Amino acid sequence: MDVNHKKVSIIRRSDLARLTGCNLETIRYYENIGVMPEPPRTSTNYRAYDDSHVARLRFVMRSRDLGFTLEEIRDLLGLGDGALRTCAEVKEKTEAHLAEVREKIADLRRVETVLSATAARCSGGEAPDCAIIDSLRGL
Amino acid sequence: MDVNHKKVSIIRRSDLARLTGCNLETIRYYENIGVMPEPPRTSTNYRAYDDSHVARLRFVMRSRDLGFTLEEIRDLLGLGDGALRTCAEVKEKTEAHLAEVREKIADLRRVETVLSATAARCSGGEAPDCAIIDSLRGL
DNA sequence: GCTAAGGTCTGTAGCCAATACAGACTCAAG
DNA sequence: CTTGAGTCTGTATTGGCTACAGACCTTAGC
Repeated sequence: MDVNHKKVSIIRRSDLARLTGCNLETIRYYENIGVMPEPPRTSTNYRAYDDSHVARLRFVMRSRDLGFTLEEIRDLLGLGDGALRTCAEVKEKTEAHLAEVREKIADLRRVETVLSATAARCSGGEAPDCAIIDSLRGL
Repeated sequence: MDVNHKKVSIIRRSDLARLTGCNLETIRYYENIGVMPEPPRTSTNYRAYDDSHVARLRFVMRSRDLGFTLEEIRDLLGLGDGALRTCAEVKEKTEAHLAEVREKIADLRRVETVLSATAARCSGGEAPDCAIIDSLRGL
């Protein structure tokens, strides 16, 4: 068996980007801030990733999609000062985040209401006078 | 009539902050980027605002609350390259922004669904094993 | 073997929308 | 006349990236 047969299929940075949909430069950024681990290097200093990096980056991206900050993601991963060690801690964090998301939705719904009411009041004419501008002015 | 009687009640930066609820430093920032005009100065170089600045800053803050970017606010104010000159242009901009807000709400609702389903699946026990972490991993 | 085009490496700068801070100046009360 | 508060300026920091320059490395074709 060729011990080195895996070496021919090393995952390079561009591969990792392609496999995860993550931007190339963002990967390096995540390594710098400790959200992704520093991968081993080839003899010529190229990053050499493996499947674990693919999984980890997918975890990070999924969490980002759900609106977790990178700080929170570090905690979810059990890294850093605020590392979440038990399931209960993770659940608490998730529920707190869920509450924030719900607040943001409520905020945006208020915004939606104001914006649509404002737009409806507008004549849409060619004149510079505008009901929208007036309502932003608080008139 | 005392021509100068208004000079004794000049609006200073801290007053403007108090009157609008805007952060003190943010006012200077808005002046730097051209969203607020440079006010006249006293003989000792203090900014001297008047009612027009209060109204303008309220306009800016209200627009920010509604999620417009500072770039867009410059346009709403009729400043800069993309100045909106007619009511129709303002209406178009507002409706485009409204569409973005609605998309953001839809995104967050999806996030809410995933998060609450995920949290519900979690035992909340003291063990490090966690259904939330597993689902973020994509298992 | 050589060359040209592409990939990768590093550090650094820029983006938005603020916020914070240091060090110099000024103002108002006692 | 001192003391504390307010103001002035420029600059640094935040978060989450993205972009770029200039040096290296790799690969395909000749």
